[in-house]
Amino acid sequence: MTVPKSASDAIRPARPSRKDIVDPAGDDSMLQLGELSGLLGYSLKRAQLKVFEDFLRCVAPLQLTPAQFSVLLLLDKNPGRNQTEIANTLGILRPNFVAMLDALESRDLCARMRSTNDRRSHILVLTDKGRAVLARAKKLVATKHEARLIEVLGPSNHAALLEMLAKLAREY
Amino acid sequence: MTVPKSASDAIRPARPSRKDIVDPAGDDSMLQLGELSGLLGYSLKRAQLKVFEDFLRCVAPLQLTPAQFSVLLLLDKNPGRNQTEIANTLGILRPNFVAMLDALESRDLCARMRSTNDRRSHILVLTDKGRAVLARAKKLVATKHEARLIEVLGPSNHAALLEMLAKLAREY
DNA sequence: AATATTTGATATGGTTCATAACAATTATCA
DNA sequence: TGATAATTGTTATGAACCATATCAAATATT
Repeated sequence: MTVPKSASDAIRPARPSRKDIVDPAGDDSMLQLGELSGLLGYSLKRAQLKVFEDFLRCVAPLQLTPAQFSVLLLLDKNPGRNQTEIANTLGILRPNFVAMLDALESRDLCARMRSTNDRRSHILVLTDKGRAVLARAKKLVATKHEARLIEVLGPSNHAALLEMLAKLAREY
Repeated sequence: MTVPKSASDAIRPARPSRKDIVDPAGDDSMLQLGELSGLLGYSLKRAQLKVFEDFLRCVAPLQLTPAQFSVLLLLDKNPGRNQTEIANTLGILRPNFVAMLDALESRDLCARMRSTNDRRSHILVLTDKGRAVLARAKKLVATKHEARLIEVLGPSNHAALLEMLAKLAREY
């Protein structure tokens, strides 16, 4: 299940430094994962970290985190909504959403507008700059990030994976 | 870590309060996810949170987090290893692993023993109690947690999902 | 009108994650 | 051999994330 011993071991010049008789990657020294590799939660977490890492790399020129990108996407798709609505659908608690919005607003990517109907709530809107950054981010994500994932998994597997994850997130 | 909402909600009688004409889940008011649902990272994170949530529920009698469970599993499968080795294979930074071990050791689930070869390192061992707790945890995870996942996804899908996640975690 | 609820916000504490630094020990190598 | 470098566990520390209680203003409910 681990990395198969490549044939490069055969040609490797004898340089026994430590106990590195076998050490394929920069990992540690070949521990047995055991039942850990069959634990869905474990694999999910590891995969998620890798995917987020790649996302950050791909979208680094725009300085957007996955969470920020998801906010911009949602604002674009759902105009006229307030903070509570956006935060809720993203699973972000309202108190924690305040600082997130402050950051986006300070970069002039979105703005809070007092609603005329309900003067408690803030209607969230993308600024022109916000729309421009989102467009560029979408392109980066599609061509660099998702493209890579699809290439690694294969298109049909990628779709199946999405379907299963959605089902997991849906049914408890 | 608080008490999860009990299943008493299940018997909740129809109490239409607001504009809940249509609202499948306890969500918000039907926002459009848009391209968000096609973002693998987003779905991964949401699914991972749900799965961990369920793990905590299932193994609650033993008061074990997913991370703690993974440490016990690894200690059982790999005797004679030190802190650095265990931490590395789990992707935990050594400084952060110290407190984790303190917690497990204070509960008498594992112990640090000074190595005779290298008096810097601590050889980690499961205690008898640790082995007993691990055995019970394994049973709970298998019969409650994973069983549920397999039931939701179907056995072959579950296997395919694991395979894809492992591949993702492997190839950058 | 009196009371309750909602909205955005602040304060706060917990948990996770990452980095620098340190003492003790061991490895390297000039 | 002895000087220097590297490793191990540890502490300290700060950033980022997550959760709860509470508040004033505004609105809804009765």
